[in-house]
Amino acid sequence: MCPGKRETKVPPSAKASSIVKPRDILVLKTIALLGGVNDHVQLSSGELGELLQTTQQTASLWILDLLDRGYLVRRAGSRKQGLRLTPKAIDFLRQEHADYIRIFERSSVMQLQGLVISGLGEGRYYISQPEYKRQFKEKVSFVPFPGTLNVRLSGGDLSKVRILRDSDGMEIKGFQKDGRTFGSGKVFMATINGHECAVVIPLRTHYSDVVEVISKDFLRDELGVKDGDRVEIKIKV
Amino acid sequence: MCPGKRETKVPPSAKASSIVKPRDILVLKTIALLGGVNDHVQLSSGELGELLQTTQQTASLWILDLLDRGYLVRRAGSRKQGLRLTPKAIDFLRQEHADYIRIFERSSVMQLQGLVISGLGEGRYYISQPEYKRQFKEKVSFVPFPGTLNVRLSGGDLSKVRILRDSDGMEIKGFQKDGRTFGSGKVFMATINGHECAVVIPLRTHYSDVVEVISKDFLRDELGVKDGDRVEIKIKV
DNA sequence: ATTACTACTGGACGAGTAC
DNA sequence: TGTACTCGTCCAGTAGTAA
Repeated sequence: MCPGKRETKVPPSAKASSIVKPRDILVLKTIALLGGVNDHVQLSSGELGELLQTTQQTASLWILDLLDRGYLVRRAGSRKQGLRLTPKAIDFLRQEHADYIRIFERSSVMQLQGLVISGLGEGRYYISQPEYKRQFKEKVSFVPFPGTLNVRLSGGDLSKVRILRDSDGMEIKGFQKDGRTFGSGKVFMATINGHECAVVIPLRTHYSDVVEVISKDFLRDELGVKDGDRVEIKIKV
Repeated sequence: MCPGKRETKVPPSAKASSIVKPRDILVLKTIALLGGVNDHVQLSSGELGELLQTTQQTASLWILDLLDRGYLVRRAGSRKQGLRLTPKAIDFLRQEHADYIRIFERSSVMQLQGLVISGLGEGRYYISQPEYKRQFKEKVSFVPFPGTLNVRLSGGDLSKVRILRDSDGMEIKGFQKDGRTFGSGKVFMATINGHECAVVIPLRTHYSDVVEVISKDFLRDELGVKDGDRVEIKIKV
């Protein structure tokens, strides 16, 4: 009844809507390289077409398609449109990045660098839960100190965390308590500045640039680190 | 006269043959993730089709296309074919990897790690050429010691070298002498294990996993390193 | 079991053009 | 300038099937 209208073109399944087309990689990566991760980039459909070896019309269609599917947001400009990647698109590109790390940086030791930051005391709260405590004792070779060290990872290393999510680390099962959900995660034995520790990667929550490090000791004292200090984490994968 | 024959479908221009199709990225990356970089992987067209959400027939066509264009080599198996990426394909994937490093690891300091190896005395020979010597003196802030330290980069850092090739470093122009060609390159001021140095990236030759480091001192003595030792290079980009 | 040919077709792309 | 619509073409992908 409405031939050609975009709204009527319902994706046949939920899965289909999440499917990325081969050309999506090209388009999103191009915009990312122009700075579309952190900011709007002024990019006309004609310019994009030239960059991707296609016509202005086709590039325009691609942009519309990506806008529809929530990979791009647009800010109308008087002359050129401003394009910016959504978190969904950045997420997708990070997954790609992780794939290339897997291909070219395959190694038995994953090295992460980051800065010590103050948490909100949540780590202490979580690790004090008897259910988590029990599982940690079972999986790691030490009794965890009741508190975690929060480390904010630098941009590139963030993609490596995705690899950990897919690696076979020790699983910490989630549970329910007092109507609250405690999510599941994976734990990896590691060292932080040479000191034995374990790194916790939450599985349920969305990606964050912070990992939580547990140890038998109070790491801030043991390592002599304070907020803003750089630490190096080595994980045996 | 030979309709439908692959051989008759001549690419209209040399440039066209080097063009990669969007789907190429998916196919090559999938094979790379299965280990096709270092070895043949047993992968039927049906399996590849499943991985890429398409039919066996289409996957078969894609493979034939990539074989034709020199991105894949095949080893016939009794049951399944063995597929392996060619250097051309690995090269292409490294370029992709470099793009993602550019997107997510943008930083003013590029950090490289590698192992000290013995060169063939070529570094000494090259750096002794008066023409190179003159240019080095002009570009870098020290008089180079007549010899280079060869550093073999680890897998992942290799992709970073591509970024340097495209960065605006100081250019060393190539020249001809005694009928021999001395290629051009780019020089970047850097530090190696904290010691001031310059890193030379050749432009003409094919990618190699070795970079040459020059300094005013004899670096092996100055840094106290020998073959096989790990060194850290920091380049201000 | 594989791979890969042939014929067919639907959707993607380009040209023209309106805004 | 820009963006994005309609329409016509054609090629990439599918099904069927041979080897």
